[in-house]
Amino acid sequence: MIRRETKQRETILGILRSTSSHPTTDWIYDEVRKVLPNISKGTVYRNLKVLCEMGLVSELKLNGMVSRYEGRLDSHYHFRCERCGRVSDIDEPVDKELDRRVAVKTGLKISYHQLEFRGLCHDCEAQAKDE
Amino acid sequence: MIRRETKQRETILGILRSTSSHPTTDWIYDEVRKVLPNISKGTVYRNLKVLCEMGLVSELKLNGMVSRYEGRLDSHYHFRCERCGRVSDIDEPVDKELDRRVAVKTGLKISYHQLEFRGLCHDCEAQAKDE
DNA sequence: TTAGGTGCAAAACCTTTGCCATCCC
DNA sequence: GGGATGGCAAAGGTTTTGCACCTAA
Repeated sequence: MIRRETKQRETILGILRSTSSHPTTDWIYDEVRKVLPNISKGTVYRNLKVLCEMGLVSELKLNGMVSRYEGRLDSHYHFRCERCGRVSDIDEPVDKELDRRVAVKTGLKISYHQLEFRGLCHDCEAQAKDE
Repeated sequence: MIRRETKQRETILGILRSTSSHPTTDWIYDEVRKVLPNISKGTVYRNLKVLCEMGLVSELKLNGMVSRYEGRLDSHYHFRCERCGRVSDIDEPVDKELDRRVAVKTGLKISYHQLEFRGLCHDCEAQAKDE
């Protein structure tokens, strides 16, 4: 299937590339509407799916509530605040050797691993102290 | 709030402790009904939530779609087949040192990390070859 | 006795889909 | 022109919730 360039798709991609947050579909929808007020939610969902297939954005699938997306493509780890749910990138080298080791040990075909740290972000920790 | 012991809650906990699979709510519901045919799905959801709060079971969330639960409580890694969605435990020591290192580097309060390997399970790999 | 728990059904949520008009190549 | 895409709304699937009735402690 040949993919077309539409302003809806371009806008969504642009938004994802311009933020380092890891937005939910809802947040993306609100942002796109500032530029294209008539866009529908279905279109946002469809395009996020397509952009994932095209390998232009990635979806965070580890243990969250709703899906979150990001424009960054290289493999890296995340941190999720258990209180506010915010997600941020962690600058720590990805241990590819771990995949190989576990693949050998288990005989499973492992293509990658996803890792998420859990705890309290700076804001929430400060807030927790006040209570 | 004082938690009571009800046969519904006991049964659900028993089922989770007796399996090493990582069942979905639906599967659990089907199993409980073999013992308590009149149990409702709402009760299963409510009790899984309560058991999580009590720290007796833990929840593995898949992408906002279906939750999976397990009775095992010690920290460990998982493998998820990208084709059939099955989840299994991985017998590899959890790197607690990683949490400390990243906490120091980032200043974040990290309590633990979750790690999931992705790839193809034995069955699905065999099937993939046939196609 | 009484606060917590259950069943039932409706509501709430997130996501997908069918249909037809529209737009890109 | 013709297939890909968009907008709209309805449907789908999972989870939560309100309410009246139970039941463990």
